[in-house]
Amino acid sequence: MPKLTPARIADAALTLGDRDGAAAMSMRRIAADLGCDPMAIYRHFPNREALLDAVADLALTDVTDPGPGLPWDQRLSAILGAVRAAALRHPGIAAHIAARPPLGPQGLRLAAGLTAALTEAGLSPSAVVQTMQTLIAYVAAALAMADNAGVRDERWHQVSQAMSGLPGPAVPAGTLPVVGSLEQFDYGLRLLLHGIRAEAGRDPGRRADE
Amino acid sequence: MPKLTPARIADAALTLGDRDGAAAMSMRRIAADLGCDPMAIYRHFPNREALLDAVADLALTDVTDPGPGLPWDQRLSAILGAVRAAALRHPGIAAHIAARPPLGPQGLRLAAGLTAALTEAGLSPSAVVQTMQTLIAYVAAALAMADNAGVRDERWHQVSQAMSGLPGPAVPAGTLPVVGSLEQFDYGLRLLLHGIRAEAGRDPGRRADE
DNA sequence: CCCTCACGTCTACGGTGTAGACATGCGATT
DNA sequence: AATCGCATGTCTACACCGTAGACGTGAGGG
Repeated sequence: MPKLTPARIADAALTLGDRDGAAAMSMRRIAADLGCDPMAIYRHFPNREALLDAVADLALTDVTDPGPGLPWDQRLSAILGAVRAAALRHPGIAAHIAARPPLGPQGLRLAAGLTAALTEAGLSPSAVVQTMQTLIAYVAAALAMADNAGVRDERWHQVSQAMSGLPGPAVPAGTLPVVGSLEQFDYGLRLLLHGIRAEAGRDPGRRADE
Repeated sequence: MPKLTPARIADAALTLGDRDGAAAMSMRRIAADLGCDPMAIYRHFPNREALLDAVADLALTDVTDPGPGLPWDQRLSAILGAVRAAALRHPGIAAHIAARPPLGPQGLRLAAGLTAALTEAGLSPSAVVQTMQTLIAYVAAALAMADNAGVRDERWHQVSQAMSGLPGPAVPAGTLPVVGSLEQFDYGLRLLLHGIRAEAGRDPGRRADE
């Protein structure tokens, strides 16, 4: 039995979450999977919340930032799309991953990439911060909806149906976009990119550089 | 002691959540506040989740839809802003409110208003659905960040600071936008509105005025 | 050699959601 | 009017949860 270590614990928790859902990531079950006492985990994490932070960061490991070679908007889409994909590779805990501030090493790495892209877009520093929070919020929310799509998809369709019943022009049945789908995600992202371009255009910091 | 009723239960739960936070909305404590047995609640709601749905809908009661008198974008901003305000009137459970599909009567009412506004904007029916999901996701995420602002604000500032340390152009300290602030919310909403206008422009349903 | 200290274990406390059996009262039917 | 059925509330019990605090135990440094 190899030594107990934060990395090994987070790994076990992530695996367990993948297999049995977010609720299964309890200290007791993680410990059982590790073959150790539940309280042993507290020697490596101050509390459960900290462990879950580590799990979220772990899930972002294989998200690659294409780097400054691409135009800013493509880089931005690439990062956010990859985050979404990485999160969805762990269905059942995707929302949990995206909901936390990206404070781990992986999160900070990606946040830095986003910052660079937005700066290149011509946003002022404070606009960069605001925009990034908006983008992260969007991804988090999109994943939250995708997460429990299985459970809640029909509930959303209920909403769509209820609404399309009310005003008049009915949505052609069957063409409803799936709730957590990639189209849905890309569509919202496109809206935001439009907004960012418009916002960047009103500032002196045009894209004259490089 | 008046009869136990779904409305009374949801009301008690909301009050309790306001006072002691989302975690306090446990069946036992709600029952204690109501002066009844915890299991009595299950005569009116199939499970805790259903009760929380009702609580979320209850919190949306006093959100008013300005109606079709206004231009679509103003109406849209009004509704979403009012939802945000209503949710923030219950700090500590704002995220919980926004995270659920708007399936209750209040939620459906507001969703219908959004549908009408987006339709008036000139979006195709399926684009309306996609856009609405995006908007709801955005509001939910913004509220999730505002919700635990007290607890997590400095953590987000950590992120901002860490990032502004990395690339070069530092954000002037102190001018960081507060995480869950109204400016932050309006900024993201403006981005989305830009995107919606652009999306509507590519369709035949053009707008008349500006 | 002993002492310290990091690490793992154990027990226990107070909380959680909810299944299932039981009591009670009211409204409708016979 | 007597009866039945059903809705409502109560009680007990189960299987969990996070984690505080005391306890062992082994390795490394003085």
